[in-house]
Amino acid sequence: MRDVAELAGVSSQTVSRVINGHPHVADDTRQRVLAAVRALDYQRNFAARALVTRRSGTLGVIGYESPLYGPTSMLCSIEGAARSAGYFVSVASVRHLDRRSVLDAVDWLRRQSVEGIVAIAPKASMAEALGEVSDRVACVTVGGGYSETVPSVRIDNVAGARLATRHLLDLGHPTVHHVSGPPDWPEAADRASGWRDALRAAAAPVPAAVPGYWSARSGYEQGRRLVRDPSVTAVFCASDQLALGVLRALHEAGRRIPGDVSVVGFDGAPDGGYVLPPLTSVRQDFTELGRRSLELLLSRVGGAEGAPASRCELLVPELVVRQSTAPLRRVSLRSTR
Amino acid sequence: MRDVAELAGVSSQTVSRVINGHPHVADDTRQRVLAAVRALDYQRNFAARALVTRRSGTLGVIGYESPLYGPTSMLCSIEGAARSAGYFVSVASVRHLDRRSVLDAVDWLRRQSVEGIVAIAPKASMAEALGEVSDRVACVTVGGGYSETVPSVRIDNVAGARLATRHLLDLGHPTVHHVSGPPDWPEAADRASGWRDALRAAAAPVPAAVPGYWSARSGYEQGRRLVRDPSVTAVFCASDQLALGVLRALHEAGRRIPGDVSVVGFDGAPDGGYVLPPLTSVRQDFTELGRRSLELLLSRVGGAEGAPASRCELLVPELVVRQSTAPLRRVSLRSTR
DNA sequence: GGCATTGCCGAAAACGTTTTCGGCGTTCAT
DNA sequence: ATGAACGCCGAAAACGTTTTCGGCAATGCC
Repeated sequence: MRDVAELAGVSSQTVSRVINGHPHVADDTRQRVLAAVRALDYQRNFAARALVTRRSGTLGVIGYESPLYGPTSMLCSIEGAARSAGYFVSVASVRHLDRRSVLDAVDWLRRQSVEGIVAIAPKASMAEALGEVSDRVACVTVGGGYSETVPSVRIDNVAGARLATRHLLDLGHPTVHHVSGPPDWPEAADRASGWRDALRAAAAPVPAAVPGYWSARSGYEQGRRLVRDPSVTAVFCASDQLALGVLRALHEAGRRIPGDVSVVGFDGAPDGGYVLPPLTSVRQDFTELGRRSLELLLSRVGGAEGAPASRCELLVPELVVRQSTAPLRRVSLRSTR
Repeated sequence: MRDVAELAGVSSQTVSRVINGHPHVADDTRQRVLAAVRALDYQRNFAARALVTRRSGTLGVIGYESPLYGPTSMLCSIEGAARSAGYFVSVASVRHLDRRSVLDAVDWLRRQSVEGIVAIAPKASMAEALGEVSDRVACVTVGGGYSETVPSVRIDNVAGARLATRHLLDLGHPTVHHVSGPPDWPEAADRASGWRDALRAAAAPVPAAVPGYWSARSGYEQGRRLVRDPSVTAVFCASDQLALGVLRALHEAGRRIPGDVSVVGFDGAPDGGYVLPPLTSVRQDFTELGRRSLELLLSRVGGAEGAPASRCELLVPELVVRQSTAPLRRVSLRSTR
């Protein structure tokens, strides 16, 4: 900076002023400084600036090590939103989804003096861990676990599950089976309860939910249990991946989709449109989720202390109907086969 | 830090010494300092440290906005490796895959004074852009585009494509068709040339490659063109996604897989095992790629100036055979249907 | 017992910005 | 003509570390 000042024939504070766009600097000196900056390819020192302004201009994102569609999309949109707000983003991914890992990640990010953290933290225990440190650093969670103590933005999973279940009931299915996600994931629990709600509201029988993990493999395993019951004609899966596995199990058992049984997934990943058959699914707008979470975080870190202690945003998901669901074939037809 | 020093009854430089694990500090004073640190929840100031050491301890990674399996896995493993080497990682994702965007991202990261950059930069133009700035900041590219001027680590796409093609030829198929990726992606070009090589080596006819983009949608479109030709019995797709689309097109045209036509993909995403039918694919170890790229970057930023100006690591991919490929059915059999 | 060596620690000078303060000229109202 | 107000700019003090230097005791060696 001193070099720039020297070259432009001004003092270093004047350079600082033009860099930061302060007013009260004559136009020709500004031009001279700018020219010198370009000539020397000057970049202001990040550390020195952070030191004196006491702001790092950096936000942290906690993700987890699994190349899933949702988290990844959110990470990207968070980063995009952060950059256009002038913030850097630093990531810390956790390998295990537990309290300890979250605390470690928070600690790691704090060492870098991030000004706030958005956590893609799917399990309840993770959100709670975040609550423990939320007095030391601003946090929000996005698209997964949530707790009273930390603001979150996510989709309305209950509503989404209702949408899916209602869709199947409307197609004439007497009831809907559910391959759920792991129960300690709030998303999974909410989806299961939305499904249950919808069945009860329609006075349909409520079969036991088949507990799965999220993966296609697990869907396949649970699907093989489902096919033993010839009465199932409609299955709502807690994720697209699960649905993929279920689809395969059904197929191997000779069930036609959607002829014999209808399947709907959850997430609305774009590839869902190209599996066989294209999957009806509840789509969540991950990009919007990311954007919103960053907005929420900034509103808290922005110094607006008057902001409410804890806020929570719910986005409504949308059902995209594709070929994996169809009206129930009449029983008489099926038995003539 | 002064508070800690005061509480422990020592000077601040002694605190600095124990924090940084320097020798020559008495054991009981070390304990006192450590206790004080804990009592005050002291965290050393990142900016001040960076300022004086002239090292940010931060690495940048350039990714792109697409929730693909490969890039995401690499990002995770890069972060993990960086963290265990004591580096923070800051991300900048580019929306468009061109020179300009890369330069912008580099500039953005440089503003944060990253010590090095690993770029997940699939197109050739991006790698070249990186070459332009590689005198100002250490760069490596990983898993995609590459250029002479910047070190890279990637899999041997040519070998992978040969593997896939050979596999199909060995199954008795007279030739193998290819749905390629976009030609300005070096990965796609390499896979196409590996495929061509293998065909020539086997003296098999070389059909025209069908140019696609990477997506399932594009695979579907190209698949619909392929099905017009009844003579195709084996298709090598440049990605799993493409294969998904091709699978669907074949299925809709009434072709049985692998009975009538065998299909192999590229990438080896875990879900490939659960589509219908489970996809034979060339698997690349993205985790290893990420790890290696970070290692390479560190060897260059580590100050070992004696390191060669440009290095390039090639990992060998591996074929995982699943149910989407089978020996060619004899023509006589097929015509009796 | 003197002298060099070594272990432990504190004083002070960086590191490269931003910010506060004040000085100098010019303009404007009185 | 005079004082206030204002626009422009430089001097200097932070910001919180690390690092270099040096001081003081204790120890080892002759």
